Order: sequence, then C-alpha cells, then structure tokens
Amino acid sequence: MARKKEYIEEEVIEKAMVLFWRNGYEATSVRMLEKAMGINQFSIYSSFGSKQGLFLKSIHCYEGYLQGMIEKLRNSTNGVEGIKTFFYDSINTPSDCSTPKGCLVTNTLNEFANSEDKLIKEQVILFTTAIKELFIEKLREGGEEDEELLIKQSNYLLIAKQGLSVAAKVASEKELSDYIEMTFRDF
Amino acid sequence: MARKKEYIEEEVIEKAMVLFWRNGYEATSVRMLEKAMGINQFSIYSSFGSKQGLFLKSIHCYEGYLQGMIEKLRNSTNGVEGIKTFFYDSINTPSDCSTPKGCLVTNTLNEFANSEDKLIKEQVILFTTAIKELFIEKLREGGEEDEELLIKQSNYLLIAKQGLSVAAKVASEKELSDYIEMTFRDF
DNA sequence: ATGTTTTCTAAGCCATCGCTTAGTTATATT
DNA sequence: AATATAACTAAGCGATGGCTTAGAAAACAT
Repeated sequence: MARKKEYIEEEVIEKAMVLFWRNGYEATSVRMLEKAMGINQFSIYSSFGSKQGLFLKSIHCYEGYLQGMIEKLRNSTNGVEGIKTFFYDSINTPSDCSTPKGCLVTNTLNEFANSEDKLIKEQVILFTTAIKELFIEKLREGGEEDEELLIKQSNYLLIAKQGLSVAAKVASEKELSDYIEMTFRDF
Repeated sequence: MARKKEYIEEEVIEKAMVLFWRNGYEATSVRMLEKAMGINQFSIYSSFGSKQGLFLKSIHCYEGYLQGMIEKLRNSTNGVEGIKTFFYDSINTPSDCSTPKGCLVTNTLNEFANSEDKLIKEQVILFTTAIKELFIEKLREGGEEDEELLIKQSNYLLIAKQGLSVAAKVASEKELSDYIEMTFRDF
C-alpha cells in the first residue's frame, strides 16, 4: 500500500480559509497558501485540484465555522431577539486576532458579484438564502403573520447584516453595537 | 516645444474608474486598463506614475461622479428625507449598464480593510467621514438636537448605506427599495 | 527484503503581472 | 528647414501568478 498523508485536510483548509478571509481571493497567492497551510503546492493541488477548489472548500469550512451561531439562532425561542443575538455574536471576534474581522461570505459576494465564476457565486447565494429563510422562520415564531411583511423584514435584516459585516472591518465596537440597536429598534 | 497629449486625462481616468469599480483593484490588470483607456502603458505610467496612482485618481474621479447626488443632499431642506432620497439616488443605475452596480468606495473599503496600503485606506476613510458629517448636518436641520443621538443615527445611516452598496450588486430593485423604506421607517 | 503505491520535496513550466526602455513621431520654437 | 522637447509605439524587463513534473521517501502487502 501507499504512504499516508502528513496533514489533515480539514486542518489545512481552516488555515487557507483564514487567509482568504483576511486577504480575499485574488490577493491570496498559492505561495502564501502553501506557507500558511504548511504543505507543499503539490499537496494543495492533489487534495483540492485548484486554487478555486480550495477556495470553495474554504467557504464551506467558513460556513461550518458559523454553524455554532446558526444553531444557536435556530434553537432560539425568543423571536427577533434571537436574530439580534446572532448579529452580536457575529461581531464577537476572538481577542487573539486569530480570525479576521468581517464575514468571508460577504467579502466573497463583494469580490465576485461581477465575476464570471458561477460556482462561487452560487455557493454564496445558497448560503445567504438559507440565512434569510432562517430569519423568516424566527420572525414568524416571534408572532408576525403577514407573509409580505415577513419577506420585507427578513430582506431588511439580511442587508443590514451585510452592512454590519462590512462595517465590522473598520468601525469601533461602540459604533457596531449602536448600529445593531438601531437596526432592531422597533421590532 | 513638445508634442501634445492625444488624450484628456480626465476622460481616461473615468474609463479606468469604471473598470476598477467593476472588477476591483487586484482583478484589474494594467493590460486591461490600457485597452479600456485606449492609451499605451507608457502613457498610463507617465501620467499617473503607477497602478496605485491611477487607482487613487479613479477614486477621486468617483467622488466627483457622486458630487451631483451629494450636492443635492447638501442643498436639501427636508432633513432626513433628503438622506433617504440620497439612498434612492445611489441605487438608480443608468439603464445602459455603462456603470457597475454598487459603490466603488465601499468596494475599496472591503478590498483594502486588511491591506497595508495606508494611502488608499486614508482616502476612503476621509470620504466616508465627510458623508457621515453631512448626515449629521441634515439630521440636525431635521430638528434633532441630542448630540449623542445624532452621532448614533448618522453612524447607523452610514453603515446602512454600506449594506445597501453591497446588496445593490445582487439584490432586486424591490428588495433594495424595501430595504430603504425599512431603514428610514421611524425617522 | 522486495515490490507497489501514494505522498513528499523541490525544481521548473508557461502566462501574466507591474513597470521600463529604445526608438519613432508629432509639435513648437528658432 | 533645423532643432529641441515631449508623447507616441512596441518590445521587453525581472518577478510572480497558477499549476506540473521528476524523483526521493514512506507506508503497507507479499
């Protein structure tokens, strides 16, 4: 039989994810990736096929990284208050700076909105749609029954969340929490 | 004396601006720029010094491009309603697709938030700060007197505007106008 | 131990990157 | 017309981009 891999794919993907998250797709080179991931370019290409393949895996990994917050929201029983907590959770960066500020999905949406790359755009749209659905579910649980209003509100909250993700990269903690409070002021 | 330039700097900067606006800084190559601008690389470098120099000029050009809307807002006398109109104006893309959706300044903020490039970041921060000040001025004219609340509200509106700029790249017209209505719902 | 299979290292592939240079062409002065 | 100056064209610079390949090293089966 054959030699064993000296790395765990899930582990090196996480390293790649952080790099893509911090710098974006274009500004992250395969040389940077191999250093951060601690493996040779050969291994990157044999495991992930291409830079794009690795990026898709990284986005998937990021979505897994968010799963805790999303589950917390899904299990919440206090309606819109759960969504507000989700907003606060999303700006609660670990203090060791191991993780960039902002949101990889929003970054990707921004970088690829005008791109030809269908695959990456599709992955991003799928995820944001799922979040929106979850918002609707929680708003409905919160007592809202008007379907049209539910759509309008979830739409509002999704875009508000995207604004928060952009602002999180440069704004102060107070500005961010003020923003969240204003966003949810009369729900 | 010497030969005359065969192009007008302001005109070719505008072409460059649209390209940067559509693709971002990293994804726009000097070869793409020379084709879009209709001038040789030599001319680009002799006029603008570097790709970064051209980008800075492009951002400046974009700010000029927004000047109409900003003046309209500055001259408005109906308080927060003027800001709301400014939001609507910003998503009113010319139907000929000559111009990308979204906002070059917000794109740049996103792309350069984690970059080392002080110059570009500074230019973006300066502009967004000016917009925020203008929001405060209009909110004050609208009758709000509480300084702390003014700061909170302008901060909210600035981040809301950034969310709108991201969403404008992918969302439908209805989603965008719904979002604006929700944003200004109880001002 | 030998053979087979897979992963490793490290060198290198070609295309493109931002940028520069050599040499020609156009303008204005003399 | 001759000259000086600056902008033009187009070729090419070294560095880096994504990706591949040749050959050594490691794991298992026989």
